[in-house]
Amino acid sequence: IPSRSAENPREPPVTTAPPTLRREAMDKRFDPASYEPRLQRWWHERGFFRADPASGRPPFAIMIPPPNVTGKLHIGHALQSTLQDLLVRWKRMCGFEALWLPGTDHAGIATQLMVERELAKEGTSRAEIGRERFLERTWAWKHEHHGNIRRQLDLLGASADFTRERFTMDEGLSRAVAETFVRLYDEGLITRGEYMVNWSPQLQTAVSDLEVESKTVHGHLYHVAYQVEGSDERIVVATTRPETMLGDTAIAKHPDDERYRHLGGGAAILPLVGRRLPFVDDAAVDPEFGTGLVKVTPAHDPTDFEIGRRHGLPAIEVIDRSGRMSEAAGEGFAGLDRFAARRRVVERLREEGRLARVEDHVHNVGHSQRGGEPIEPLISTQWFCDVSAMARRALDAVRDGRLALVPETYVKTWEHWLENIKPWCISRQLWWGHRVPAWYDAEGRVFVGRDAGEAAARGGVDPAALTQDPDVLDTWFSSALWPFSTLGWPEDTEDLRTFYPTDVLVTGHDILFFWVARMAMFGLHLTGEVPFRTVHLTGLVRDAEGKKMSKTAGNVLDPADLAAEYGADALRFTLAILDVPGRDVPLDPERMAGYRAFGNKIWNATRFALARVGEDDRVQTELPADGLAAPERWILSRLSATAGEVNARFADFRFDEACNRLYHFFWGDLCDWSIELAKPALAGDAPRPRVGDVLLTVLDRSLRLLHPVMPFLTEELWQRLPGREAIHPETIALAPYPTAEEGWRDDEVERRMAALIEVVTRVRALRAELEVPAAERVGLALGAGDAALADFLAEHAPLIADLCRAELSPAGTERPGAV
RNA sequence: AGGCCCGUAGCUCAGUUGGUUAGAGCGCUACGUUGACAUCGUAGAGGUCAGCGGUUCAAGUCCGCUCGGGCCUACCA
Repeated sequence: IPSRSAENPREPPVTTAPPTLRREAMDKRFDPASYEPRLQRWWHERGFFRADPASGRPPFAIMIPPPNVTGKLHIGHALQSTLQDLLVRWKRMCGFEALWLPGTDHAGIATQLMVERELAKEGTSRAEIGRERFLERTWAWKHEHHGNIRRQLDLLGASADFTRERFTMDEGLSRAVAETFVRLYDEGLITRGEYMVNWSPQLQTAVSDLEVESKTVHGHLYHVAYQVEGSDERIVVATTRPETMLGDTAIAKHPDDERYRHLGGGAAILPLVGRRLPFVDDAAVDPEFGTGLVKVTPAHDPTDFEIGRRHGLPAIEVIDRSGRMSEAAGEGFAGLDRFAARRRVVERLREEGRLARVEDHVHNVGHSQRGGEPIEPLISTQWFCDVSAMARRALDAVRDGRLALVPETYVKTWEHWLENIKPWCISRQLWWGHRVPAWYDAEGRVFVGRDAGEAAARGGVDPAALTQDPDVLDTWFSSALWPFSTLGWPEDTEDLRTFYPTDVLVTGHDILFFWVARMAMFGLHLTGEVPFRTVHLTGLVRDAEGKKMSKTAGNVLDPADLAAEYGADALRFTLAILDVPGRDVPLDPERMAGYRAFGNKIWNATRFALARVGEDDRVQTELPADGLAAPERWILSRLSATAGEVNARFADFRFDEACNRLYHFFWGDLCDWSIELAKPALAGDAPRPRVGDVLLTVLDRSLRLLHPVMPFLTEELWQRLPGREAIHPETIALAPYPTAEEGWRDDEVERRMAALIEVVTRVRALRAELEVPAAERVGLALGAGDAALADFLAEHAPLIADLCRAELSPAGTERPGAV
């Protein structure tokens, strides 16, 4: 290394030995892109994140909420992945055998729609190419996109065990699905039956209640006059869906409604059709609404379906699976779209003088979450899962504390939903997914089994004579098994024994019912244990103004772009510090720029330390505070307190508070004060014992404390610390996580140093107030009412003077209590 | 209709069991290139804690009501 003075004679001569080449090699520029990909590759090549069930260390497991295999990670995934990785890295450093299991979901409807869109571009369709070729196309699509999720997790620095990566439709998980279906069928919890379901005419499939979104619609309330049979009396019935009247089979009233008591036993005549509609009494009718009389369409309304069942009414299907009027709707209506039919019916009613009046009416209408169109309630034969008993177990698990929801405000929501749960429609008229493991013979008899052979054997029939159910299972059916199917269930594997039940689930509150509740129910039922002990529910990531991100609003932030611009660590830090329980996350790139600056600060502080510490200074595994000067004892005390606080906050899932604490410790305590206080000592102007060792030791522990949040930067810097091999020979990722050190805690030093800091701050404020030029040295006399404190300040007077650009007044001029 | 959450500095938000002078980041103002960092440093301005009432020695914090905003659940035709 050429000496600076030789190169440039005007530079002051180098007085200390030159730093090692490794220290000198540190680039002045802080550039995350220069090391992030290299470290991620190295970590995984070295297998640091491969979990070993035989290690003997206590296990800690997190299962990733599997993203859509053909999708890409959005900012919400980045938030959840950051928190999961943070927890897993923290626990790993705390000595746990930490497993973060990654994987992807086949996402039935979503993926099928994507492939159908592709086909449409090519001018063909699912129906045209047939089931077999369609599935080939979808698998090809899956393989094409399969690496995307892994690549994006890599960008974030995910310390997931990719040797255990799973896919919901891979062989093992598919076996788990069949196993579950057969078990629940044998227990009578899965049944096939004809019920009213939510039908999506656009997707041509049944969907579950959760896949129906209720939207406010400005519609009309049509009042239709009916003729009472054998009388001159006209009664008026109100409806929002006049087209369904073509399938009416009764008129219902409340049993106690005195106004209509005389109608009991009689009937009305259905306009346009002429059908005889008996009057029925049913408590489901609200006498207060409309006229207190309800037209009953058992085939196209859930309430009417129930009324129909109670009174043995026929169900006439007037709307078909594509949302058009069927033959049963009659001449002039058959073949019309359901909304066109509505207009036609209203027209005809008006012509016939049957339309008493029309009011504007605002009401909620169920829409298909995926298709977007209004749901058509239809009677259909589907597979249902009775989850009522499982729901009670899931309720108990939360009530008795085996399963904790964080934040706990979700407990009420959880209870409300589970207490009112209804059978889950699990079959879907789709092709992409786990095919229902049920087979039928020529007579339509059902045989259920793990495969065709077993189904046939169980029924004692010839497998060749059986046809498999064409439907697939709801995507969430396989997702519900995720925490244990990924570990090998139903096999009794070492992974399952070691890592199940898992510890934490981190996911968005939007899939509390879709996924979390179902995992809890299936997990408890099938394994007898909660699938995870704690659920940390995150909010929705919004833009800087708190608005929802959407493609149409153009405010979508892509985590890959953000990682490229600010570095993955800054992205992670921002997401973690903004994760306040129970609140949405307003993500402001300006703020991320601030945390990139924090990375820069850490980079430069380390660069400074490496350049200034003595050649023999080293990171210490143990460093007794005895014999150290106050500034050194102070920073060690602050470090110890920070370590204690950060561990406690991580344990409480208060990532925001932990990050805040780390930020202020590093920037405030360490950089603004400790390093500034160390400068004269490091320069040799006023030597203090072990200043370099302390600085390196504090940096080591600070980097370790920060590692779960900022893994890349901390690894890159930690590798350069002299003596860090004593902490861990290879990587900071496996180095122990620092905890509070009782021996470093020193309240007295903290109190005195707080006074010293206040003195400096006040002098600086005074200078600013009196507009003393920055370069001008002011006179300073120090003193304090407290004799011990006065001694302390006197002892550190040169340091204080240095920090306020002051010159000490001649000795003997101090006045107690004055500065 | 029921449930949940929110309303604190210009903006986005912290504020644990009620307890000195209510904090952070960004933004703003003034000064500054002092031996790592201008992705920086020093100092500073800025708040009737939505409103009203109550409990208390003490309320941003607990209770009630009002206003405003958001979310979830729900078969009112």
